[in-house]
Amino acid sequence: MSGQHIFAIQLQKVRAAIAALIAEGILPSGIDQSRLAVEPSREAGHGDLATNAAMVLAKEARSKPRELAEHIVAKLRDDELLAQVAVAGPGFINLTLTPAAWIETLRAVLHAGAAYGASGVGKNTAVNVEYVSANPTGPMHVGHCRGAVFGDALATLLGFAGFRVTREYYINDAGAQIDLLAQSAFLRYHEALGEAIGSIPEGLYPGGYVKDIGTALVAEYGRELLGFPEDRRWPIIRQKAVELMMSAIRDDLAALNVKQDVFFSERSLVEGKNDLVARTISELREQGEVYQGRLPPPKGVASEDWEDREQTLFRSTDFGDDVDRPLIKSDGSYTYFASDIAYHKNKFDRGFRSMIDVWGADHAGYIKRMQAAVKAISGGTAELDIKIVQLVRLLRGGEPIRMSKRAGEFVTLREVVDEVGRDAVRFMMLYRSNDAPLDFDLLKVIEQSRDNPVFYVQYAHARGQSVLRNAREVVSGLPVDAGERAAWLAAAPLQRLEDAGELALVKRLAFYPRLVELAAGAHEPHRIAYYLYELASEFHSHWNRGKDAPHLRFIIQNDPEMTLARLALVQGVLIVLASGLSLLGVSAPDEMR
RNA sequence: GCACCCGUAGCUCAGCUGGAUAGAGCGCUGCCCUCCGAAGGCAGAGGUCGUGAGUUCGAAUCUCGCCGGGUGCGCCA
Repeated sequence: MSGQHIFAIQLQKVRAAIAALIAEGILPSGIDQSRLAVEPSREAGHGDLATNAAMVLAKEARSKPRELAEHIVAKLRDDELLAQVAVAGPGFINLTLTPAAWIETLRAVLHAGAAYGASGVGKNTAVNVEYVSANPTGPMHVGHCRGAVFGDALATLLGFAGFRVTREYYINDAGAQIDLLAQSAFLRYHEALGEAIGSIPEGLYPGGYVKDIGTALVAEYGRELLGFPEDRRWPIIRQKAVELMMSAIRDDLAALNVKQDVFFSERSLVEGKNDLVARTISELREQGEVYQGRLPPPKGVASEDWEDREQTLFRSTDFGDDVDRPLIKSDGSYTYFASDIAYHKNKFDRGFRSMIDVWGADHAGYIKRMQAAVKAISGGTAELDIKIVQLVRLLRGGEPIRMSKRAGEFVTLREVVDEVGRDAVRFMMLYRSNDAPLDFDLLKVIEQSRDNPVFYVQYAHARGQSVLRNAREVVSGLPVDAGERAAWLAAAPLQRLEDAGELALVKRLAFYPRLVELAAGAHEPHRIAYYLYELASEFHSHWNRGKDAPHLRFIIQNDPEMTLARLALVQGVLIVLASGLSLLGVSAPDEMR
């Protein structure tokens, strides 16, 4: 467990110093320490770490920040891991660690191996992450990529940070779109039986993949379905269609290395004796959150078919939404929102108090009502965070790729993965905040150069592995297995690492556990991607210094001890690169071909 | 009309939940291959963080108002 990383250790010392000052009466007891932080210094001249302690506490302590800082510093001075402690600026306390402290950090990285950076902040809290949830009416298209990769990486990240994660997919198998799919499939069933069907009518699904459902139905039922009464025929077709579509979607997800634990059927909410949607609505009605009423027509949109009518509404305005939301359609069936409330109620009943939904940009308008609903069904005890992934613009060599949804011409997820590989897709989808729109250029992401971050980071890993391979000629007994090798190298004379560039790399490795906690806490996996790019950059840079300054190379022919120490550093970098890449679901290659 | 997202270098974007002199890539200028992978590296130029106020020791970051761009707006999913 790694709560014991360098920042946490120093923070504890600062807290201890504050406790001592409270005991001495210099600080009032019960002073608010919630904003206290130990952070890496942003400037090289400001030491390694800095704490804002004096500035945060000064007001309540009624003293000047710099004076208070001196008091704290006095308590920290005799720490053997601290080379220097200084007050600076408006009252920062800058901490400079001894080289020995950093050496120990590297040793800890090597001992921890693949577990380095794993955290317990999640305290094994159950979190439900719902993502993809693409309609089972066709294969996944490129627009689904981003949410899928984002949700998958976020789930992995949360798991690494000590949460108990359930990855979930909500199958929209109950709406009108499934009826349309079934009708489309029935048409193709006729076709598969040899009948001429002409062109596909407007509104039905024209895609060629529907043919497969038709032929599958023929294979299973022959001509039998034609004679079935409708109430028997349609459920069969619907079920078969959803089954085949979901199977295709699972294959697509596998191609992208996206994993899910639970596939939850919308239909299952209302099937059988228990209509969970009805039950949820009546519970909300008992709470006074559901009523019969009228909504004002939306302004600014020309809606000619607006018809004022009384309907069943959820009082989402009680929980911060802009207007109340309908739960039952004019034909008596549930709205999608009603099903969704019941679905989240189901998650709540399964014990989840922390839920994350990953949605596409076009659903942003639904955030407030869904969060309102979760507050209502949980009595305010559950939290729902909704992450919106913005649109991806698909390019080829700078030219936008045109897609027409109406004509059914869309680029499928599979086509993209087949063309550029899953690593490129995954990394690029994560190399951007989810809030920012993204240009994805099919030619650029397979370029082997620095402006392709995927390649750049993977190359750093391959380069490190290459160094270890080459080192076998100088160092005898270097284990091939990564885990064994790390443990073996932990015993190297690490104190030989004295160069500033080497220590800078160690410092960056030391930040990784904290990064994991920050990124997990903020639900922002893209921070991992950026960090990896920076680490790779620093590694490439240091590697290159060995050109002009041969004594800085990792492998020193006549100095096996120095070589060992530096190999340990390379191994540490590799551990973190591989760990970060695995959080993103991207491979860490041993060589690039 | 309302809500949400965005506005940071010429371009594409980071900015570690309020910290010290705002960063990276591309592009531009000039360098570095007898040498662990040049598939790379070094240096330079380039900024009123859209704008105006407010909050405080301190704001790109928080609040409010404007300006500009995007998305959505009863019963579609």
